Amino acid sequence: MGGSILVVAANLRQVAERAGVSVRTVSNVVSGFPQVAPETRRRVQQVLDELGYRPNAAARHLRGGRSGMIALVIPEIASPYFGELAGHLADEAEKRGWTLLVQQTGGDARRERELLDGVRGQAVDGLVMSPWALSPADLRRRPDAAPLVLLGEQDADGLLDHVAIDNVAAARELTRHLIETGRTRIAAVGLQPHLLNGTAARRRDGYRQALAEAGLPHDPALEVPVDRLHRADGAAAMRVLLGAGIRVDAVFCFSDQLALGALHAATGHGLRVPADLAVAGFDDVEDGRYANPPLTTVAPDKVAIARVALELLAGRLCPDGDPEPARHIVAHHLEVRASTAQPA
Amino acid sequence: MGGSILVVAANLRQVAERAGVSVRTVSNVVSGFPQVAPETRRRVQQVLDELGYRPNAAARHLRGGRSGMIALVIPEIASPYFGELAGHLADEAEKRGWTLLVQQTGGDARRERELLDGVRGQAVDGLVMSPWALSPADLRRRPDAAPLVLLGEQDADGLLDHVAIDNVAAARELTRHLIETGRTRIAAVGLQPHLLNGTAARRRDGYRQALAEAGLPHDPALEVPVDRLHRADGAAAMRVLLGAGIRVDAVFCFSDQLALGALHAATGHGLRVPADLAVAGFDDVEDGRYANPPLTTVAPDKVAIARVALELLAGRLCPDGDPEPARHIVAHHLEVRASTAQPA
DNA sequence: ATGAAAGCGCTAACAC
DNA sequence: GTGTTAGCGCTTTCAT
Repeated sequence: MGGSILVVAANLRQVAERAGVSVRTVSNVVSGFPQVAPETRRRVQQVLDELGYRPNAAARHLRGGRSGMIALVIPEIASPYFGELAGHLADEAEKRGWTLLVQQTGGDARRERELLDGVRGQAVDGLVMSPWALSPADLRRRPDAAPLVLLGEQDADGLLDHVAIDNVAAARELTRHLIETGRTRIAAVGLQPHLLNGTAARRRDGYRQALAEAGLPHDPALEVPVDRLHRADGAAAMRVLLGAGIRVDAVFCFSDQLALGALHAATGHGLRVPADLAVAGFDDVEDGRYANPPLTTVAPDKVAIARVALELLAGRLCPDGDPEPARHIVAHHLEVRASTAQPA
Repeated sequence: MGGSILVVAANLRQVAERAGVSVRTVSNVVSGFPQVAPETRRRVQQVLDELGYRPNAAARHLRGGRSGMIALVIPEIASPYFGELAGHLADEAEKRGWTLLVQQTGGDARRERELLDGVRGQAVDGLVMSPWALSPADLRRRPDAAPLVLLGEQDADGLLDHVAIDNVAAARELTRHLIETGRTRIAAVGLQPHLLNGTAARRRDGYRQALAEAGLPHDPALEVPVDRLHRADGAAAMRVLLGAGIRVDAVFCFSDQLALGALHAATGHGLRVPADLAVAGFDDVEDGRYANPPLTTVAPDKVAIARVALELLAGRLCPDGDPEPARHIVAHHLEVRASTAQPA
């Protein structure tokens, strides 16, 4: 025998034997059931402590049908936006006694489908998902019974629970802000034509609306698609604009990551931000606040997104909840920083 | 009745009845057990598909003692370093058919203890943890049997599995690099005297060694403690240095987050980086690569950290594994970028 | 207030 | 190659 002692977790039966009561009574004590004689409770509790009893999660889950776990299904956890959101969701989950499980899809349709259809064999009580590759119609095709809450506006109007900010309005406000600082050649970076989730399209719509309202022409060459939403993609898009010799005095990126990449590329190209070029993002991740110059952005209320998402899930998990799918719009605000300051 | 159809997950018994075989045979087919007649297998598989059978995770867990889940216990998922690491760990976990569960401690001792003692009632097969507030001695006091792998060097030499880079060597290399660019007044930002995990102390040791090797004096005023590791703390530390009128020509921060904050504060104070001040970090997170100027840093091999951590865990989960705790040191390298370029 | 026992869905030991 | 069944640890109904 080595020096290690295998500590086997005690179960209800062992505690019951040692305390001279039945499993039923021990279970009552563990669950805080009130109908237990004080003296019995005391004795049982002592044995519970002695043996370091822990309820077995698997047995509870099998018996009760609840695992106490919810899954967060997102493209990538390493992205600052999803990282911050995951943090808030983990906090909210903890408040409710739930545990958060993280599944990455990489924005891949097959994997999104797979996770949607049944995360680890019904091991989770509910899902919070940010779909990229699946269409609203895809999302509705779901035999699995685990409640689902979507992050981001979805076209499946009213058919699925989701929580989002008003992307059209937010993009319009940001674009209007750029126009108010005197910019007229405003590029929009971040369309993802190969994705079906609709968020980028909504931001584009808000952008176009603001241009139209200001009587500015809409130049398709100023709408630059990207492959992914990393900084590298933002930098690449910026280089495309600069390389093509298109005149630009502002760049509205559909995520802070893209904006930070664009900022990097623009600076590397000798442009001064905001004097020569205004750069704005979306998401208000911490990076943007400390960028050089600090990044103007749309700040969604991430804490509210997390809270509302779990409220919706909780509603679905409680049998007498409202059966109507809920579409929740949470607040956002424009965070104006130096990257879009008015040129002298 | 509303429009929703409650689809109840089929179980082995139901599949067996419908296929006219026993549960045993269905189980064999599901588990890919070879000893099944081809014709039987075909028929069973068809029913399996028809009913959309999914093995019940809770039952498997209860029966087999394995949940297929591992927990990642970290201070905060929103931190870029832990976010990137979590991404790699999730990828590695998926390769092994495991699912990753994320638990945040906020660096709080009570919560670290709580999670260490039993994450969700033995619901996980193993833990990967980055302790902040608990001492090596605390970490050893653990009745729970779930295998534990620590991230970061721990003082508990040889008593616990852990995977880390050589922090002393890395900090020494980085400091030496700063000295080679002609800096002589090098501040070290990131000591956390209230934490017990030892990583910061190791980086300080490497820093001091490099100074000593170069014959530079060690000035305690240049070692600035921080409360947490956020950008705001780096900025605050920078302001302390600048406000105190201490002469400084380089700042070595113990994380990229701190460095980005310091960079921000220095720039805001009118200093040019790297001309007036060199700034370097640690971790090589994506933010640093796109900072303005790009940040010199120590790049740990994060993919290797994730891979090795799960290899260690896998070894513990397989009964005939090596009983000796393993201390794994993974590679790192110095990533020199513009933030520490030699002044003209 | 407490005991006895069924049963959640699965795996595997034991039949044949 | 396949059927039967015990039992993982828990909650809860039924009985006392």
